[in-house]
Amino acid sequence: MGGARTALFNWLLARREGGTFVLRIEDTDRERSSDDMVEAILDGIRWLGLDWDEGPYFQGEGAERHRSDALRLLFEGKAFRDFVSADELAAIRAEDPDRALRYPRERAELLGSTESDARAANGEPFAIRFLVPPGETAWEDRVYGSVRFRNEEIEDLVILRSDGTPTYNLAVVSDDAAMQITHVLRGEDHVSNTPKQILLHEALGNQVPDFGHLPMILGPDGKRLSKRHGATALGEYQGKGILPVAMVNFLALLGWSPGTDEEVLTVPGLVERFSLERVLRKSSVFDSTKLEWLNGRHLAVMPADELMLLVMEQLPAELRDEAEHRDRSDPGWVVRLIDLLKVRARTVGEIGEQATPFLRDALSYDPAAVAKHWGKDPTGAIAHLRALREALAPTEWTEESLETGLRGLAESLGVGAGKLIHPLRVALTGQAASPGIFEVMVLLGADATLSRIDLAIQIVKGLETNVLDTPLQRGLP
RNA sequence: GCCCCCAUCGUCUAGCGGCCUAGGACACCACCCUCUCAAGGUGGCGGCACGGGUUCGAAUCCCGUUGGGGGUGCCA
Repeated sequence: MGGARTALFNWLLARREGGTFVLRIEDTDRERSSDDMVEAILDGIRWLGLDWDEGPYFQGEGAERHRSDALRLLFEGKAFRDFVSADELAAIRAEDPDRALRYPRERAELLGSTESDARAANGEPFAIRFLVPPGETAWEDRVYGSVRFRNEEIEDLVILRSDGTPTYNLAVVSDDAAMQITHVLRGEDHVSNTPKQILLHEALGNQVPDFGHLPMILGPDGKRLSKRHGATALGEYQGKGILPVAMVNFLALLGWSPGTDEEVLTVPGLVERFSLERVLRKSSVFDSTKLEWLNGRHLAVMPADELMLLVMEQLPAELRDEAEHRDRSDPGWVVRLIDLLKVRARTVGEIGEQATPFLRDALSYDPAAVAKHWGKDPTGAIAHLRALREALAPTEWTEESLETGLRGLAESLGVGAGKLIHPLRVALTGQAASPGIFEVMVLLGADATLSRIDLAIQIVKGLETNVLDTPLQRGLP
């Protein structure tokens, strides 16, 4: 999620300022990156709609260039060979962190260049460390403002491992120069890498890019967002039916705000308003409830036909077939269904769930709804359902005339319309809540409506004879 | 341990010395609308971490305390 936010801000900056968004996969760590992980990253970025102008480049492919940069620094005396084993240094570090900081350098100085050359020629393994110069390293961070580090606090970082592979900090510097990167926007966890990279750029004679650091995203417990917090990867939200535009909108609002009360923003709206100056330095908590609310807002304004494919994806195969079938015989039917449901759903997944009663004749009746609207007065419910069936059967099947018919019936029976509507809703959807009852009837059509009422009458009869016996237990649909 | 950063309602945030008896949004509660559920409308609950300064005047500036985060790798 943090990576997605970083990608988004980079993209927003590039689009806002007419820049070039370059995608580079930093896979310098041999063991810890796989094709699957790369695909997941690419999929996520694509899903969000963050189109890149260059790349994807893979850092691993530049290893030769990285290596020659490291060697150059070594020959120029800006780096040195380190024959100290990683284990030995680690032991010192555990005991005395201050001593460990300059230990490799001191050992190298003690060794002397002649001896160092000899041991290297002898095939002894060594790492190459950058010789951090004295002084101070400062930069004007695009988010943090002016930042400075005393070089004496920066260790002589390894730039080439003893196995000859480059490390991240060297690779980044080498690549940024090679790709003419002008702006580096990344997580706050990289601030302490920045002086190292600036120093390397200067040693290599590169133009130093602008840096900006983004605050972290935390879980609800205030700890860094991780797997423990449930859904933390984009794919999981995609699966639930969160819209990319909602995710982008939400992520943009984490650590940034337009400075106005506007919250529901489109992607072009975000591009138009985005600026680094308004990025906060404070980490923020990922609140998935607000994400879902935002998604609901975007859902509500999205045309139903654009939602159709997404809803279809959320449906089980059987229901999807049914939906396709209905739509073929009655073009636009699915769009009308989605139009009815989208305003009461927060995710596309919820639309799918709510669509079920419309796509499957075998309803599953919600026990609470049955108890409330049928069970309390089975005899009355039967009478009402029968009356409704008779009154509605000959009616012209439009919302208007169905409403006239039903309200007329209620009046002639001397009951409130709700007395008819509630049992009817259970009969038609199995639920206590649904879209407007007349819209439901029109969408279902006369045949399905009437047969569902018939079936309901049979079920309620069962309730009448034995109120303790639920229809589900008796094997009724 | 050492270095760096941060600190406004539970959460996301507006605020950049007087416009603030601190504004908006999510969540929560109530009411309205209403055939239910949503949506929408109205209202409510709720916050400047603490202590010192500076100033005629501090949420806003300075210092300290506390709390949180990041870094401290032959990880990225």
